[in-house]
Amino acid sequence: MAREKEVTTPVNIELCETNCIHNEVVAAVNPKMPPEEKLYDLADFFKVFGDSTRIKILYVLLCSDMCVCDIAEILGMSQSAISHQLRTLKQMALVKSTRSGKSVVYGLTDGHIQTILSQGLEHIDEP
Amino acid sequence: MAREKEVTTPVNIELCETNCIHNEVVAAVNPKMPPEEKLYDLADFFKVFGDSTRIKILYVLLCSDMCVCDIAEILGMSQSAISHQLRTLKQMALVKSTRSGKSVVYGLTDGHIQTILSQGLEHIDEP
DNA sequence: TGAACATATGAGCAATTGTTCATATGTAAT
DNA sequence: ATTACATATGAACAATTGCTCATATGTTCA
Repeated sequence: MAREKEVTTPVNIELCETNCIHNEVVAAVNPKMPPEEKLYDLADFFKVFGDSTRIKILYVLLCSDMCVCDIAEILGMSQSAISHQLRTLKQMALVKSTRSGKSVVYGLTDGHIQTILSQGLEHIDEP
Repeated sequence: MAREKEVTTPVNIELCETNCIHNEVVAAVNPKMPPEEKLYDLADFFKVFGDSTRIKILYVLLCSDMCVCDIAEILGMSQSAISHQLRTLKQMALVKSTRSGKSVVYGLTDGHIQTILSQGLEHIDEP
């Protein structure tokens, strides 16, 4: 249903923005926010961790560097699916790859990954 | 096109799985993997960080607890959109809320959040 | 009690995403 | 060169998701 029509003071349309905004709070936060673009990058980074297949791949690589079809075998998934996800992980610089004959061996790039995974686990293990 | 038909040894169909799988590696990793369900939970947890609106909300709340319409004002988004996302954040126990008169004040639940955000920033700030 | 405000929520839609399928690229051995 | 193997990739499709719109719920004040 449409909003009921105003019965009191139909004037001063520009001042009608009466809501609960606390200007001090708003003003204090704005300068502290990281630049817009960085927040987008951050979301894109975490987006990579937001899929169970990719999480599994990261955990597998935490044990040992490995070729694509080993990962596919361990996770019981198709080579193609794993390859697609490895591409995503590589674009976000979470894994690196080196060719070894016919195979391509993938590994984690650095220690941040373990730290971030651990922090996540700590959180979900709480009551 | 369909796979060419075998010209050599058309017997032993069960042994045709010739690929590059390294059984020692596969066997070594399997017992080290966290339980399937935990990996799903972990992905769901990070999924929450994988959206820029939610990332922004978390950063805003890092400065100060705040009511819904303050957040909406700061981020220049609708009250409804923010409310929907706060619901998601609350379900994942990242924010908590308390009523204060007509308003509902939201705040972060714990310090993990800042740690995780910082780890993420560290990673994307690398060369 | 009723009006105004602050927040929550369900339905619907457009955009994004993860997988499969088919096939291309790259490497090694015959 | 040809064959077989290991990986990469584009298209297509189903599933998920974030927003908007409309409206419901909950609170305060007159």
